[in-house]
Amino acid sequence: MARRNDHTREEIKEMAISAGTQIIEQYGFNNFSIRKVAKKLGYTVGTLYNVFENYNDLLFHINSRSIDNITELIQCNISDEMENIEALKAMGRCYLEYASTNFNNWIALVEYQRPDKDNIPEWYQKKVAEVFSDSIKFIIPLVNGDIEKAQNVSRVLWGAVHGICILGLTKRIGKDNIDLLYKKSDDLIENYLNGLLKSGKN
Amino acid sequence: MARRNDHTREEIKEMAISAGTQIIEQYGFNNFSIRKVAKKLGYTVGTLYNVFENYNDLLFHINSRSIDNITELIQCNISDEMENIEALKAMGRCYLEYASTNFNNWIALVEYQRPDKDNIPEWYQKKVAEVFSDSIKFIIPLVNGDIEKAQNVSRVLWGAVHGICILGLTKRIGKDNIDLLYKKSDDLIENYLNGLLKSGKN
DNA sequence: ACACATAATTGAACAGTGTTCAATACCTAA
DNA sequence: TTAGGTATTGAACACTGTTCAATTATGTGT
Repeated sequence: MARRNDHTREEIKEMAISAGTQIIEQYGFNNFSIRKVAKKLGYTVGTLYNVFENYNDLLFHINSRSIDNITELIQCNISDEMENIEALKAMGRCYLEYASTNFNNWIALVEYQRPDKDNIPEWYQKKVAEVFSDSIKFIIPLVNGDIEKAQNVSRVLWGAVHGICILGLTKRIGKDNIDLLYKKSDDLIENYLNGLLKSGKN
Repeated sequence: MARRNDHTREEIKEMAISAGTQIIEQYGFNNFSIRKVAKKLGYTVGTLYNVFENYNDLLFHINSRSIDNITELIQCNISDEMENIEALKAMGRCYLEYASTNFNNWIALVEYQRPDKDNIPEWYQKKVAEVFSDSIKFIIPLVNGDIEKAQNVSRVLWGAVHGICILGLTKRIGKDNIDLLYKKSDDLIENYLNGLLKSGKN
């Protein structure tokens, strides 16, 4: 029996998130279970239920960490000085790069069947929204300062990049290599925004 | 015990696909299981394993039916006489309509964790590819007959529409109503293709 | 130092899952 | 009528998430 003061609640939480992330990374999301996380920690499943609400709660925390990594990757590759469309293209590429090099964790993030009953926690929704809002400042100048339109464009863009990513990586038809993915994403962002710019000038 | 000649292999197959589709539709993909399908048929799980290879095989057949429905919807709403961009927008709307009105079945189609080991059967991949190829004839005229480019554009477009659909319907941030979805999809297709057209003329 | 209360940890239990396979029940052809 | 073959069964297995009484370790008060 692990002793009571070996780890605080917060430490166990941290360890579980980290161990879970590793299990997904190594063995795939299909081979992830809350029991395996417990085993990896040297604790029993009951302890995890003392720290997390349930399976979903644990997974939300793991996925939240993935979002952090994506956000960080974006922040390392974008600066306010960049030209708007170039910045948005770079953001898209960051997402594709994360998905490609962290495939299993990305799968857990995007292809997880949430149970119908319990809703997505607010703190998690907020975190997702932040990824979107980071892109808005580059879009606003392209739509004459119309913030509502910028929000819509932001969601269209992210949806599109995400969709290209899914189609490219989940081998429903055939896997793309990362360079082809970049090309498709760039192509989409560039042409969509150019089309948008020119339509606005009519 | 169901009698041996009550139903042929093919009949059982058909019944299982139909029953499975209904279970998913009614109770959601989370509440779907091969055992429940068997129960609904009045057979035992063993019988289903005599007809289908395994759980995935059954689900591939169910999802294949969903693809058929999408294809049919598209074919009912598109004609060769339509203007290219209008036709592509209409195809996008068909997909969104299917996803919206058959949410649970659409979820089973797109958010299913395939096991890593066994691959997607060829007949299924072919069926997915057909959805894409239907759109290509409307794209070829827009890219000066460049077939390879048309294929890439097709995948970009479908990926983008699919991504917009996911973002709009799976409440990761907040659900869109169907009209807003249509608008986003139209917006994307229209502007992306216009951008593509104009860049080609430079 | 000892007893008590508190809280962390356990592990068995439950209902469910996909999957396998020997045994059984059935149908058909001889 | 009987024998052969096969469709069908249902128990068994190893998992899953989840719950919760029992156990154990701890900090506190005396």
